[in-house]
Amino acid sequence: MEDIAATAIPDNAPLWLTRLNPPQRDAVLTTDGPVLMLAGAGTGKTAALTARLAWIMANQLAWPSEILAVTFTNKAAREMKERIGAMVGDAVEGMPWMGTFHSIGAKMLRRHAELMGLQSNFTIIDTDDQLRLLKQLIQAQDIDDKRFPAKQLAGLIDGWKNKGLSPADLTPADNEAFANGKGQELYALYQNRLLALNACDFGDLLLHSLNLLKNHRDILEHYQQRFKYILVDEYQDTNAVQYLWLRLLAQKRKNIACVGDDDQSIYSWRGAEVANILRFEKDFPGAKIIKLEQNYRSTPHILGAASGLIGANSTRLGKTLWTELDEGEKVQVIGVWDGPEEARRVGEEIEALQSKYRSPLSDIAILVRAQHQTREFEDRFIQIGLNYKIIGGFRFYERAEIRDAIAYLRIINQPADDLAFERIVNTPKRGIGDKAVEKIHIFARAAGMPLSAAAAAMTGTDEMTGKARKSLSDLMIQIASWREMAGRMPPSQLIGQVLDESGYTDVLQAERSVEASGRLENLSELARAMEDYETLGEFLEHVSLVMDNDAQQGGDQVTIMTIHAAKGLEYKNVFCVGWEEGLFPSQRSLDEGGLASLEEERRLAYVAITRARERCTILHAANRRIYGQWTSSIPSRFIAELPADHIEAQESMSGGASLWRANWTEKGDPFAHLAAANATRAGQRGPGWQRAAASGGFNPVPQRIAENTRSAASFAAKPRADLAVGMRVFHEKFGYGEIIDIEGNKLDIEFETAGSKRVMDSFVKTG
DNA sequence: CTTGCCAAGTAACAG
DNA sequence: ACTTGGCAAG
Repeated sequence: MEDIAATAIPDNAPLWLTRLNPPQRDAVLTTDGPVLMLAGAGTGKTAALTARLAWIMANQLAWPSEILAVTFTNKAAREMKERIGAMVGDAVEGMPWMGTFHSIGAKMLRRHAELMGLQSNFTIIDTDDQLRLLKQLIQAQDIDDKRFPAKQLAGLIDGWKNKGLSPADLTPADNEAFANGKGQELYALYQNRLLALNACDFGDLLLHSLNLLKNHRDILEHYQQRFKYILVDEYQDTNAVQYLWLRLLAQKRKNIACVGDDDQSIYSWRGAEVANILRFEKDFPGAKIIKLEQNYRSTPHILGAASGLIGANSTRLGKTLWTELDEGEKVQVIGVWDGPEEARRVGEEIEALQSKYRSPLSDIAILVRAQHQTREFEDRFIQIGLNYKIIGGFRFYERAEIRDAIAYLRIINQPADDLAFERIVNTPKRGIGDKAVEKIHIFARAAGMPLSAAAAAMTGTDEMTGKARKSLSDLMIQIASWREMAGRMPPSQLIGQVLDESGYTDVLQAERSVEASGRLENLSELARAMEDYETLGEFLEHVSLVMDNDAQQGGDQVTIMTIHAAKGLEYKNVFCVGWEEGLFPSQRSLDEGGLASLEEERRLAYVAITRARERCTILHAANRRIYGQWTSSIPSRFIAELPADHIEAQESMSGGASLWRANWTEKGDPFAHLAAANATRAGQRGPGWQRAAASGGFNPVPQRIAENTRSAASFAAKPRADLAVGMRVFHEKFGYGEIIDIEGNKLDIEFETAGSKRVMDSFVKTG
C-alpha cells in the first residue's frame, strides 16, 4: 500500500497526463481491477477522474457507451463532460451513461419499464406531488393527517427506498413507525397507486432499477457485459440502494473506480453510508487504494484552519493535506450585531474586494447553512445594487406557473397522470371545483379508469350539471386536440398553443401585476428551454431530473448558496455566514443525531472553508430573528475549534463585547435586553465565546460603534427627510408610484402597476 | 364556487 | 416574518 511505485509515463503520453502528479497518474493508468481513490478537498480529483476516462477512450479500451460514470449532481456531470470533451474531442457526445444515479436509473428503467409494471413514458413525480398523493391515501384510510402528517410518511418511505426496502421487506418496527402500525400498508398502497398512475418518485428510480437487476438475470448480465468500466464520484455519499446497484453491476468485470473523501461526507441524512467507503476493500479484494493529498486549491492558512477544525472529529480515515502555495491571508472571523448587519458587512467586504483586488463578482461566494438565510443577503444586495444569484432555493420548475404548464404537458403526454389532471382541471378557473372533481373521482374509481378518461366519458352522461359539464367537455376536446398536435409540432411550440388556448395566458395578462408579468416571463423562459428538445417525453424527463435555475441571467454575479450545493465547487473568496450555535451546527441536527450529527455538521464546516482559494471570511451575529422572534445567539463552537495561528478575529460584537455595547446604547436600543441575556448565557459556557474573547473580542473601544448603532437602528430608523406625500418614487420590485402617506420610515405608495403597498423608505429612490 | 381573512405552524441539506 | 389551511361571506 505504501509502495507507490509511480507508474511509468508511457512514451506517447498526452500533455494532460504528464501534468498530473504521481498518485493522480496512478489513478489514471490503473485501469484494470478495483480502485479506491481517497481524494481530499482540492487535490485534483476531477482532473484525475476526467483523465482516467479520457485515457480509457483514447486508447480504445472501451467505447464511450461502455462506460458507466456516476456523479452526484447534474452540474458535476456536465462539467466532467466538458472537460473530457476538451481532451478527446467529440467522443463524449456518445457517453450516454454518464449522469446522476437518478438520471441513469431513469434511463435504465425506461428501457425495461414493462418488467416493473410501468410504461416507458412513466412520469417522475416531485416531492409536491408525492405529498399530495400520500395525504390522499392517509385520509382515505381514516387516519388523522394532522397527527400523522404526509410529510413524515414521505420521509419514512424515502428512507426505506434509500435502503433498498420494498413494502414486503419492512420489519414490524418499520411498520410501527407511522400511525400505529399502518406504515407498511400505506407504503404498499402508495406503490400501487404510483403504478396505476404510471409514475415513479425519486426513490423509485433507484429502487426499481435495483429490483430490475436483481430479478432479471438476463438484464443484469447484459449490463454487466456492457459496462467495461465503472466510475463513481463522491462515493462517501452513496446510500445502500446505490451501493447494492453498483455492486451488482461491477460484479463481473470488477473494473470499478470509486472516488471519495470521508471528511466530506455530508449526506447521511438521506441515507448515505460512509461505511461503503470503508468496506470497499472487503467488497473488492485486491483493490488498489490511492490517496491524493496534495492540495492545489487553498492557501496554507485556509488549509490549516480547515484541517484543525476537522481534526476535532473522532471517526476519520485520516489524510494529511499539504500544499505548495504561498501563505496568503489568515481566515477572518468577524462578529456582528445582528442578521441585517451581517448582510451589510458582507456587502461592504465585497465592495472592498472589488476595489482592492478588482475581484470579479463571479469569484465570490456566500455559503449558508440553510436556505432561509439567503433572504437577508438578497434584500441587502438589491438595496445596494449588487448583482447576485441564488443557487438552488426556489428551483425554476417548482414555481407554480411552471408546474401548471408542465402539468398540462404531462396530461398530454401521459393520460393516466391523475395528479397532473387534478392540477389543471380547474386551472385557470373554469368552474370545475372540488365538487365536480369529486364526481369525476367517484366515476373513475367505479369504472377503474384514470381521471382524464373518466372525465371524457362523463361528458356524455348526465352526471355533470350544465356549466361544469360544458367546461369539462370543452377541456377534454382541447386536450384531445393538443395530443394530436404533440405528434406534429415541437414541444416549444406546443406549450404556447396550450397556454393560449387554455386561457392561462389571458388570466395572467388580465392581472396586470408585477408578479403576473414575472410569471409570463418565466413561461416564455420555459418555452425557450424547450427548444432543445424534440419530443415531449424527452423534455419532461429533463425537467423532472435536471432543470436547475442556474440559467445565469448573464453578467458578473456573486453566488449565494447552501454549503451542500457548494460541494465540489471553489471560489477565490468565500464568506461563511451564520456560524452560530443552533444555526450552525444546526440545533435540529444536534437534537436528532447527537455526536454523529455534530461530526457531520463539522464536516460541513470543513467543506465550507475548503471551498476558498485565497480568502475565507467567517461571520457570526449576536442576534438573529427566528420565526420572526429576536433571539440572541453565541458563536459556533466551530469557531473555537479553528487553530488560532490561522485566523484573525477582526473585531467581535459577541459575548462581553455586545454586553458592553448594549449598555452603551441601551437607551435607543429595543434589543438591549436580549444582548444582556446573551452575555449572561455566553458567560456561563460556550466554547465559541471563549475563542472570541481570547482572540481580542474584549476590545474596550469598538471602533465601529457609530456604524453599529446605525445598523441596529435599521429597525427603528429615522424617517428620511427627502420624501414627502405626493412625490413620485421608484422601487426595485414594484416600479414607479406615488407616496400617499408617510408613517415614520414606512411609506404607503400607490404603485402604477403593482397597486398600493406599504414599504420601507430605504427601498425607494426619488426622481 | 370563489374570495378573503384569520389562525396556526413554521424553515436543513438533493435528485 | 411568511406561508398555508380552514372557514365564512359574497
